[in-house]
Amino acid sequence: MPTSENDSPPVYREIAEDVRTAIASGRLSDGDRVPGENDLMKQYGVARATARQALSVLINEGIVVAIRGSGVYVRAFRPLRRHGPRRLSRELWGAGRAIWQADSPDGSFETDSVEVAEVPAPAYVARALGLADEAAVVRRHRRYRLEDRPMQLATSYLPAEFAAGTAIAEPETGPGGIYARLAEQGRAPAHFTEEIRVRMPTPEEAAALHLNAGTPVLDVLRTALTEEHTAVEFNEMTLDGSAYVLQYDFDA
Amino acid sequence: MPTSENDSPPVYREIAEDVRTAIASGRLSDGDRVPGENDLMKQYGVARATARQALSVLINEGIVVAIRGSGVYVRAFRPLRRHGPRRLSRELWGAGRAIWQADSPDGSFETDSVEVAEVPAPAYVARALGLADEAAVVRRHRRYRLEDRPMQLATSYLPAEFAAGTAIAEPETGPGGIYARLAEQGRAPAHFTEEIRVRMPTPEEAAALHLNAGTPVLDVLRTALTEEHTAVEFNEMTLDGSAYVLQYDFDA
DNA sequence: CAGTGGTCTAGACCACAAA
DNA sequence: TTGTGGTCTAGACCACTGC
Repeated sequence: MPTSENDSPPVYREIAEDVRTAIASGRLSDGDRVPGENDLMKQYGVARATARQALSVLINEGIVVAIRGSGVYVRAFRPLRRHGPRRLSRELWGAGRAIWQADSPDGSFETDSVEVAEVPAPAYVARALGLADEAAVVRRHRRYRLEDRPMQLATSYLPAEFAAGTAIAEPETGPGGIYARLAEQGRAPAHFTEEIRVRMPTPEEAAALHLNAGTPVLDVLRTALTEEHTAVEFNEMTLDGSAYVLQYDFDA
Repeated sequence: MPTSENDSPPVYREIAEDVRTAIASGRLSDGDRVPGENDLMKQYGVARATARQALSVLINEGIVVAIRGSGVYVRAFRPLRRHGPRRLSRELWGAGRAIWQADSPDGSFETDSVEVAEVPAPAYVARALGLADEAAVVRRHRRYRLEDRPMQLATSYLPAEFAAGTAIAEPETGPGGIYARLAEQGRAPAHFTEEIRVRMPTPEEAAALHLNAGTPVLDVLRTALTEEHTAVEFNEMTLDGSAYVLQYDFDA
């Protein structure tokens, strides 16, 4: 008698599934209000904690957002396209535009909270740049915003050997950005390698990027190399996963 | 008197933060047991629901996993490297190896639950392949495993016009896989474009990939084009975000 | 069998949003 | 002011792990 009544999913999952299919089927769409805690309690005859647990599933999946005092709403996904190879082409920074402007449809990216410092290289940075551990590097940290929405955090590391004391170590790097400055030194980046990981954000990142619960971030680690394959920059970027689509084109 | 005691974070967040820093500082490392519900209740003098809420934060961040009847443990991250351009080079499938073998350090990938069918193309597939809406396509779905761990789901679409009735529409496509078959037809893939998105998995994907809570997935949408820029395959892949690092190399 | 995490109830007080 | 979501307590029963 005892245990043959097994494997029926818990109530809160079934409630979540009902709401999820209502969204997937289009019965509820972007920005629509979904049944709140009180609605679910009445409709399913469950306690408040159970209704909340059902909603928390959907919130952690990133498909709805809760707004205190107002309700729970279907979340939209309207990403920006970040084109790998094209955006780093010489034409862009050769013409006096900073590379990140290639992301933006209308060039309205803004940069924010810039911090420049000379520091000893962390181990993974030293490895990427081919330097000795703790070798001096210039670190540039900044945040990018588009129409007041924070989109990306970025931290660049360049060997202090050639970056210290130049415009690269200034908050404002001048037309074309650091790549143009490198080119003037005869260290123009010619090859790039990007490494992409996914994870959930730390609380600090969630705050800095204004992320909703259930939004993963993309880590993009880029190493820029000269024609002679000397590493000249290591850039560690953290992107709002709900804001970006990455694109890479290549040949067989 | 009333409200000047504001903005202190809720208890459950502070507990979560304590555990998080214990992990970040290295006091707790991969696979270590972290304080469980009962431990936290005693240490912080909170109710069980509060201790659980603190743990649920960390679980949804993907940094710990809960094992029923046992405890809560620090989660490891040991990803596979998936190298974009290199893995699709002609050498690989020209030599009779399927491309996904490039992912695997020792070639021990296995394929699973293969489904082949001829279906009308969904709108986004038709667009990617340059076909009319609802045009007939061959759909190939499969799951990839490495040492019994499911790593990736993939669904390929090829125009039925040249794929139907060939080995491409069979579960076993022969040496070199579908790309070798395409090459024999004079439709060898020469250009690729990959589009990458991140999101939290659906419950079905979480089950199929054996994902822990708090693990995002990577969607990789690849279009393969011939030398003449005719689209011959559209491949929709869903990767376990905790299992992969993607790498792309390109030139300025 | 004792201990763990998983689910669920029935309350409580709070901060915030919208009417 | 009413209703919403956010936090928290104090219980309960269950399924599973590991000794």
